[in-house]
Amino acid sequence: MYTVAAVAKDASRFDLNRSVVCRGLSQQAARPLMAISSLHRKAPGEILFAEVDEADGIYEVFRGIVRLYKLLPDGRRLITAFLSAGHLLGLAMGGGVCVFTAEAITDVTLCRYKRMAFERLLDEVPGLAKRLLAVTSDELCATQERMLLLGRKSAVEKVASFLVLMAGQQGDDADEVAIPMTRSDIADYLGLTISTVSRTLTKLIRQRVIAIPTANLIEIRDRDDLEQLAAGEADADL
Amino acid sequence: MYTVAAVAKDASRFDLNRSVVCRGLSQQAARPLMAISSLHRKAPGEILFAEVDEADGIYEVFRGIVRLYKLLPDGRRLITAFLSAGHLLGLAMGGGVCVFTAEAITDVTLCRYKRMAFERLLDEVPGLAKRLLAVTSDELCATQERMLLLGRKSAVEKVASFLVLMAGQQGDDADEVAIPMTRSDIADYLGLTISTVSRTLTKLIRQRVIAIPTANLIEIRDRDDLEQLAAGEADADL
DNA sequence: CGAACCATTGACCCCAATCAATGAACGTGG
DNA sequence: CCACGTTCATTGATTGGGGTCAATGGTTCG
Repeated sequence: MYTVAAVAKDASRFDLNRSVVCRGLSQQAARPLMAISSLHRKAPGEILFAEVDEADGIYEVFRGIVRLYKLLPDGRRLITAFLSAGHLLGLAMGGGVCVFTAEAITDVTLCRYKRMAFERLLDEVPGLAKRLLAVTSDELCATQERMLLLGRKSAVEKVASFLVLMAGQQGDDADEVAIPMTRSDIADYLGLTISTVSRTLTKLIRQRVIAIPTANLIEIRDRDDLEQLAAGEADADL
Repeated sequence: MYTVAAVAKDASRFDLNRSVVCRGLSQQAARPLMAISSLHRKAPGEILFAEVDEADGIYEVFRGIVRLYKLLPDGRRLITAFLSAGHLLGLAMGGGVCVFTAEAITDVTLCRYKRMAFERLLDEVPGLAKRLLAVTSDELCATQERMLLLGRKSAVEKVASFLVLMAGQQGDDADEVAIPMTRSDIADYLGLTISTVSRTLTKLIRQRVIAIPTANLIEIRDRDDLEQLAAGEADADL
C-alpha cells in the first residue's frame, strides 16, 4: 500500500481529471477527496475484501481488472461484474457490510477513499452525491440487462452477449478482443460451466462468427451475426 | 390522473413523512418536491411506461404492486422486480430512456415527479441526492443477490428464495404469505417456467415445508427448512 | 352456462451439466 | 535445457434438471 503522497510523483496514476469520482467537480471540491484517499496495488488473485467483511471504503479502479463475485455455501460462484479502469466499487454495501468479494484478476492499481470520511464529504462537497447517484443509476441500468441474460438467454446468446460487451469496452472499431479472464471466470459470469463456454465458442468458430488465435484473444469475424445472436434475434440456425 | 391539489383532502396518500423520497428531508426542503409531483392511479394490467419510452419522471409507489420487466424479441420475459409501497421507480434510466417496462399488477397509487424539475432539485434540495444515492445503493445491493439466484440457484432454491423474500416483505411473524402475482409472474421473476414453479411448489408441499390453502396464499410450515433451501444449504434431500 | 384465464400435472425431450480424458502453455527446479 | 507438475482449455460420452407440449380442473366473469 502506498499513500498518495508516496506516489505523488507518479501523477498520471492519480490525476483528478481522470478520476471518475472527481470528474465534474471543481478542483477545489476535489481536494478534500484527495486528502482521504490512498493508492493501492494488488497482484492477480489478491482479494480486496471478502463478502463478510465490514465495508471499509469506496474504491476506484485505475488500472487492471477486478472481479466481484458471490458464493453459495457449496462453492457455486456467480461473478456479478468485471471492473476495469474507471469503475467504482463499494457503493453497494448493505448496511456497512460487503455483499460480495472483490478480487484482482490482473495487476491492479486502485484508489481507496475512507468510508467514514467519504460519507461526510457527501454532504460537504457540492455535486458529489449527485455524481455518484448518476454512476449507481447507470450501474443499476446495466444490471437489468444482466438479469435478463442470466434468467432468460440461452448459452449461445449469453456467450455472444459477453463478446459484444467485451468488444464494446475496448475501442469499438477493433475486431480483436482481448479476454483477460479465464474460461472459468466467463462461465461464472454467464451462469454456465466451463465446458459449455468452451463448446459454445467452438460452435461460433465453426459458424465463422469468430476466430480464436490465442485462448485470450478473440477475433470477431461477423459482428452483425454476433450482435444478432446476443440480442436473441437469431432464428433457428444454431 | 389527479394533481396533488385535487386529492389534497386525501392526505394520508400523499403524506410527506410517508414519502420515501422526502424522508429525512426538512419540511421546507420537501416542499418543492410537492410542487412538481402528481398523483396517479393505475388498474391491473395498465402500463406506466414501456421499454422504449422516453423517461418522463421518477415514480414512487404508494399503494399496490408494480412489476418491472424486460423482453427479448421472441417474447421471453424477465421480471426484474416487484415494487410495493415505498419503492422508487425510474432512477435507473439509461440516458433518458426507459430500460424496462413498468406495469401495475394490482390497483396502484403512485406519485410522479417530473424528470427535468427533479433533476434540478437534486442540486437545490440539500440531502436529496444523498438520500437517493442511499436508495439506489440498497437496490444495487439487492440485485447482486438476484443475479446469484438467476445464475446459480436450482429451481427449488429459487422458489424457496422467492417465498422467503415475500414473507420478509409482509410482517415477519405471519406465516401466511399473500401472493398477489400469478405463477407466470413468479416464473418470469425466477427465470423458470410456469410448470416448474407449480411442480416445485407441490414438491415443497409434499415435504411439508409449505401449504397452499388458496393459490394466492401460501402458508409456511417450516421456516427453517425453507430458509435453508433458499440459501442453498440443503444437502441432498430433494 | 360458456368463455377465458389460471394452476396443476403427466409424458416426453433437449439443452446444458457432469464426468472424464487429452492436450497446450507455463513455471520451477534439478 | 529438459522433466515435471500445475493450471487452463478443449472435447467426448453420458446424464439429468427443467423446458415443451398437452390434457384436465378450478375460478371468475359476462
